[in-house]
Amino acid sequence: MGKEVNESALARKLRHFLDFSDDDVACIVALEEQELVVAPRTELISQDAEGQSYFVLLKGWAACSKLLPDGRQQIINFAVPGDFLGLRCFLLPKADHAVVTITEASVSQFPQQQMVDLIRANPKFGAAVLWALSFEQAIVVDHLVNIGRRSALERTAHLLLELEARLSLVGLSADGSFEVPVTQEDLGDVLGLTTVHVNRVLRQLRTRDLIGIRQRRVEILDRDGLEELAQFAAGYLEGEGASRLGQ
Amino acid sequence: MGKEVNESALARKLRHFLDFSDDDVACIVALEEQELVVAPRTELISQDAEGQSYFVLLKGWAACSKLLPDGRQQIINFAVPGDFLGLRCFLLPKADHAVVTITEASVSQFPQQQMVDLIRANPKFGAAVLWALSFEQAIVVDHLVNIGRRSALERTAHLLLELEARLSLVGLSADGSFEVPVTQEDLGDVLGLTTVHVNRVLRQLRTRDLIGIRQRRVEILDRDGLEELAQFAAGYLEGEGASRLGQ
DNA sequence: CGGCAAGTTGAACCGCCTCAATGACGGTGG
DNA sequence: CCACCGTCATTGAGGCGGTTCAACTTGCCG
Repeated sequence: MGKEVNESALARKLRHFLDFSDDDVACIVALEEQELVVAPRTELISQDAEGQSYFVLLKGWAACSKLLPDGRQQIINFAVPGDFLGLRCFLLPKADHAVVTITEASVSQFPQQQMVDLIRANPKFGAAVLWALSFEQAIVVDHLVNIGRRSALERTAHLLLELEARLSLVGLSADGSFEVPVTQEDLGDVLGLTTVHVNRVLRQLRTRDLIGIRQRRVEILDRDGLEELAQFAAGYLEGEGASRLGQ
Repeated sequence: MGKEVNESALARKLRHFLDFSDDDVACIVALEEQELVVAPRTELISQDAEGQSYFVLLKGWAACSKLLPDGRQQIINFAVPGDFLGLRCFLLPKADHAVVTITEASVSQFPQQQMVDLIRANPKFGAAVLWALSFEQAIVVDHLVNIGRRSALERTAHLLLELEARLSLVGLSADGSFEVPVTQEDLGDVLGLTTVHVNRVLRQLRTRDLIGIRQRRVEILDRDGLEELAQFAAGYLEGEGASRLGQ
């Protein structure tokens, strides 16, 4: 195949879990045709919006978040290259969350109908979309456990390991070193912590020589130590799930 | 139609959101054929199990939970009559969470293939399944926001309102009065709180005359007050989402 | 060099947890 | 019928993790 180098992040991710032919990859290429560069902090999908858009995130990071009436906000999940945006609300009458870019980002917008058509034409692509949905949901559930039952330190360690794993899938992490281009406030919003406390927790992880941070690049120095601290066990990373669906 | 009285909870729920013919309902009846009564605290689906089962919950309550290696546990979601069990892991290689009955319960088990066949034969039923999946996910996301950004009091109020809304859909709540057959420990596990604190919070809600509790029956006394406290806004309850899928 | 966003640090406070004891209830066996 | 459990609910006292408020520093960009 020999196009791994410049292959889209989404295709790269799916290949880890599904047996994908060139035909199947063509579906993805079709979705990614409309490349569009957007500024940081651009709202791609608005909470409570009715006619929604769908995107593939090609470059940069975004946040799926929910805003409370009084201004508090919880980030549900960071989106990284290769993730769909808005797909979670495919069937809901309106988006239950917002999607905002964090960095400058490159996205491809596509109409709902296009995805429906592609799925109809190629069932294996349908399975891939369903798989992506399940994968994302598994991550959200992990966040729920994280916030509900782990201390700030464990929680933060867990998030870093999760991000490293996800970025690895799309070739954005090498040797445990990867960019995390978000502010500490963003980290607080995803971890259910204050900015101030995120700062202290990160320092503690550094002091323990578990990670290194320089300019928003994180380096995992002691993976075993970190995984033990976080009780990290991401079952969703194990492969070949959707192949069961057949045809 | 005239069979509303004894109609299955699942069919009843779906009718709120989708236009359902008798043919469509037949799919549901087919899934619910194998009624089976199980004792309280029966593990229906085990965490990390590979060959999973799928169920419809007909009567009683269950909990979807994730256990950490050190014994801490987080309940992702309560399942009530009309909910699918195990569907979330349809495409994952193994279940990422366990499902355990809370009360004595009546369930119907069905093989994965049966659902695949039904979806193939009746696309509208497929849309219904997808909708149910999205609905459940919206609830999980709500829990995430709840635990991440709301105080114990707000969180508990929010959960009670959510449960009332869900039970209403299947006719298990009348005038804001409904059974919540779970222990305070269960409530703690879903809310990310200790049993002790759940107790104090419930007492406070009672003291404020927002709710009444007698023998695991909850009564909403001041819905406006409760909704304001919880900043309750459940967009997923608004209807007619999946009809968009067409055919 | 000036200005703003983000990171860092300290001190005081409070929400929730921990530990521990007691009370209420239903079931069971003598 | 009552003594004896086990489970769940309730309450108190004390401690800790994370918040809050407020300053100060660092880095970046014009």
